[in-house]
Amino acid sequence: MTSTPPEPPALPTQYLPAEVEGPLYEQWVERGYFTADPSSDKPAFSIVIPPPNVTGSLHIGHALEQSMMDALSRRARMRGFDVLWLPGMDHASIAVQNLVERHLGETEGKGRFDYTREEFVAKAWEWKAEYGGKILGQMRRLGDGVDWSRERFTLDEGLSHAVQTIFKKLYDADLIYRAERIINWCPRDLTALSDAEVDHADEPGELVSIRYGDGETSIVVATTRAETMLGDTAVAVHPDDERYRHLIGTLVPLPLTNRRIPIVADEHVDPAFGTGAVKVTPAHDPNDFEIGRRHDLPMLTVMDDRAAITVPGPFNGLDRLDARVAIVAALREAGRIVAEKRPYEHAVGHCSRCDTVVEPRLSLQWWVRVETLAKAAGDAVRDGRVTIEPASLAPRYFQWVDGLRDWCISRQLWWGHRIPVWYSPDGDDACFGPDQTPPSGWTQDEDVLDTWFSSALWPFSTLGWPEDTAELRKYYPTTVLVTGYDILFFWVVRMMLFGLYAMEDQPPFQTVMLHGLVRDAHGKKMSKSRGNVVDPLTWIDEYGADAVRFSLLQGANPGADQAINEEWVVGARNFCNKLWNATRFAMLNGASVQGELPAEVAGADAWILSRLNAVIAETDALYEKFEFAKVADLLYHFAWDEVCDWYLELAKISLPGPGAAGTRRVLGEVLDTLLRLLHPMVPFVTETLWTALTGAESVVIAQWPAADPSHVDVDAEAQIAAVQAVVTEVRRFRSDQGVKPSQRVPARLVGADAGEAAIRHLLRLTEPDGDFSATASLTTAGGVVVELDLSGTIDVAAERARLSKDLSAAQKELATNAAKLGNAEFTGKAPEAVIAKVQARLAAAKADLARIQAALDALPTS
RNA sequence: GCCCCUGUAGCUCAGCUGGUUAGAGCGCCGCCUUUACACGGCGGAUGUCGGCGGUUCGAAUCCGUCCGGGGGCACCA
Repeated sequence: MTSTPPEPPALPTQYLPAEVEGPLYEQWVERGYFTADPSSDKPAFSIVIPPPNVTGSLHIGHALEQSMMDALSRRARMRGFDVLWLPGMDHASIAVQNLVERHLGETEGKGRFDYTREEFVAKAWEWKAEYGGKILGQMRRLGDGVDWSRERFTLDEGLSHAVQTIFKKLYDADLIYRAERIINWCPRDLTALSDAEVDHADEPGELVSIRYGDGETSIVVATTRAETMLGDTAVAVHPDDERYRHLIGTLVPLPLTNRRIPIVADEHVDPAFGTGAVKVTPAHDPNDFEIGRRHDLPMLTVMDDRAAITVPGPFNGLDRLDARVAIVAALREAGRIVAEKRPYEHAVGHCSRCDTVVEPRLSLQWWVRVETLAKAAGDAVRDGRVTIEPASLAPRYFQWVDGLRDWCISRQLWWGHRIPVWYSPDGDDACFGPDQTPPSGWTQDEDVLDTWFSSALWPFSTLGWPEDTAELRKYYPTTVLVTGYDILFFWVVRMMLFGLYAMEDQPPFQTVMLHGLVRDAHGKKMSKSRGNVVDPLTWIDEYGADAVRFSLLQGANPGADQAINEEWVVGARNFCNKLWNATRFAMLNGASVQGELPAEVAGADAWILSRLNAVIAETDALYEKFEFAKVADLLYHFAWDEVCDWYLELAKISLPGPGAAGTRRVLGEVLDTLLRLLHPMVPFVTETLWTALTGAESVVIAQWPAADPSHVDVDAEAQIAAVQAVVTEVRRFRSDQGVKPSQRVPARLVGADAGEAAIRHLLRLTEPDGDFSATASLTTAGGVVVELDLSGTIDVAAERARLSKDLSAAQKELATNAAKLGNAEFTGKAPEAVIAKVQARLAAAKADLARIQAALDALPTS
C-alpha cells in the first residue's frame, strides 16, 4: 500500500492536535482497521470493554482504563493479532430508571406510577435514544480503537436472549430459586438491593436500653432501632449466660403493646455486649431473622415499603425515623428507659444509588445459589487458569469469592430484563426460555433482574452466546480484562461465576489486569463535594488526546492509585511536541526509511541502533507485565534524552558530510521505530508523523518493531558514553566559568580518538590557531585532556569550588570502596563479581582523585 | 476483630528477588534567540529512604516492633 515517497510536507513548528485528531479517527474507522475478522488466520486478541452506563459521560477513570486497553490492543494488532476490542454500554437499571423518573417529573410533571409499565419503558427507550450514549462519542475523542461494528447494549435483543437462556439453565439446575428472606430494601427507590449495592458508613445514632417486664422476671435489652420493637417476637440470651438462665422459656410483656414474647437461648448472642440480652425482630434484621428461623418465631412486618409504621395505634403511618423518636419518648414516659447513649457511633447501610438508609426487610425475592459457582470461580484463579495482575490483589478476590452469600437478583423496577418466570392462575410457576411461549392466561413475574446479572454475561453474550458463533469460538475466553480493583466484586466475580458455568468451565478471560483509581494532584479521591473532579475532555480540547492518554499511562503502575494534574498533561503535550520536532528535523535533513540499513555503521549511528535494540526488548518485557508507567518512562527518556538530546545533535555532524547517506538511513530507522513503539500510547501524533515520514498508509497497521541482536554494539556504546562524559564535564566547566554556550573556544584535545569530532561539535571547540595558549586544562573522567584557550579569563574561585566538590566526592568513593576491600569478611563472603566491581570502582576513584588533585594544584593561588 | 496496601527530594511517584555516589516528572536556581523544538537547550541545588531494634561482610530493599496514612471483609443488638 506504500505510495511513492512524497515531498516532505512542511510541518509547522508546533503539533496542533485539534486539527488532526478528528479526521484521523474517522479515517481509521472507515478503513476498517478496528474491525475484527474471525475468519482470519491470525491468532485472536480480545478485550471486552467494561460497559459504561448508558447515562454516563467520559470521566478520568474511563480515560485511564481505555487508554490501557487501547494501548494493549493497538500493540497486539501491530504484532499481527486479529484484534477484537468490543465496545458497548450497560443499561444501568436503577440509575436510568431514576434519571428517567426525574426527567418525566420535570417535563411532564408526572411520577412513575402515573404511567403503565409499558408506557414507562417506552419513555425510557426514548430517553436513551435522545440522551444516552454520550460516552461513545467521547471515546472517539480519546482515540479508542474499538470495533464499532460489534457494539452491544445489555438490553439488546441478543443479550436479552442470553439473559433468558442462562436464567432458565440456572433455574432448571436449581441454582436460581425464589425465597422469602431478609433483603436490603431501599424505601426511596422501592426495590431490593444486593449486598454489593449497599454502602456502610459509621454514623452517630443512639443506643437505648429498654426494660421489658418488671421485677424478678424483667430483662433489659439495648437497641439502636427502638422503632422496630413493635415487631419484636422474642428476646434472646446466650444459653450459658448465668444471669438469664432462669428466664429462658418464660414470657415477658412487650412494652407499648399487649403482646407477650418468649425469652429464647441462642448462641449468636454475645453475653459481653450491652446487657447480654437482644430484642429479636425477625422481619427487620438479618441476624434476628436467623434467630427467628432457629426458634420458629413469628415474623412480624411492622413497616410498609416506604418504611412507615403499619402497626395500628399511635405510631401508625409514622416514618421510621419519626417513629423512633416517638417510641423512645413513649417508653421514657412509661419509665422503661434504663439508659440512653447518644451519640452512638455505628455503621448504617445506605443505598449506593440514592444514599437513602437501607431498610432490612422480609421479602419474597429471586436468588442465585452461589456456593458451587463461587467454588469454581475461586478454583479457576487458584489453579492458574486465570491470572490476576498484580498478584497482590488476588487475596481481595478470594475474600469476596470465598465468602460469597446467595445473590438477590430481583429488583422491583421496570427498566431491565424482566424475570422469565410465569405464574398460572392457580399460582404455579414455571420458567420459559427465549424460544418458548408460556400458556395463555399465565402472567409474567413483575420484577426485573439486577443490572449486574446481564453484565456478568458480557464476555460471551456479546459474542453471540448461546448461539455457536464464529466470534464466540475465536474470541472466548477473552485475552485480558482491564478494570479497576474497586469493581472486582461487582463485576469480575460475577463474570467468573457465569462464564465458567455457561462456557463449560472456560473462564471469561485469561488475565485480569486491575488498575487503581485516578486521584487529584495530592492523591485525594475525586468527588463532586470536594470539587476536585477533572474533566478529561477539557484537557483533550486544550492539549490533545495523546497528551491526556500519555500522562495517565505515565502514572499507571499496576493496581496502584495515581495522581493526575494539569501540569502532568502539559508535560505529556510537550513530549508530543518534542516528537513532532524531532521528526520534523529528520525530514528536513532527508531521513530515509527505504532499503537496508548501511552495512557498516559507526559512532553515533552504531550507538543509537544498539540502544534502539535494547529499548525494543525492554518495551516488550514491560508490556507483558502491564507496566504502562515504565513503558512510558522508558520511551520518554529514550526519545527525549538519547534520541533528541544526543543522537540528533551528533547526527548534525555527519549529515552534511560524506557519511550522510548512512546517517540519513539510521535517522529514518530510529524515528520510524520510535514512532511505532509509541503509537499504542499516543496514536494521533505518531500516525501524523509516521505517515509523513514514511509515506506508508498507516502506523495503525504497521508492524511492531522487533529487537535485532545484531545491532548490539558494545564498543559504540562505550565510545558515546565517553563522549557524553567529556562533554558534560566540559559543559559544566564552561557554565561555571560563565562561557556562553554559543561562544566558540579554541581547544586542543588529547586522547579523544574517534570521539574528537563529536566532542568538538557539541562543545563548540575550534581548532587551535597560531596564538593558541592553553589557559585551562581539564583531564576528564575518560582520561581525555581538553585544553582550552580562554585567554586568561579563568574564574579561579569558581573552578576551585567545582574541583573541590569533585574531590570530596572522589575521596568518599575511595574510602567506601577501600574499606570494603579491607574487610576480610567482605572479601571472603561477597560474590566474585561484586568484589571485582568494587575493585574497579576503587581504581577509578584513585585515578579521579589524582586527576582532580593535579588540576587543583595547577590553579594559580590567588 | 481479621486481612491487604502504604510511609523515599517541595509535590506526585519508580526503586521487585539485599551489592554503583538512591532516581524520574513537575517545581526551584543560574546561563542561553547554539540554524528541529522557548511546548526549547545547557548547567545546578535538594533526601539521617517514618522511628527503634535485629539478621548480614553489606539493608531503602529481609525480619520484629512502634508510630502515621489508605482500603477491603466481618460484627456492630
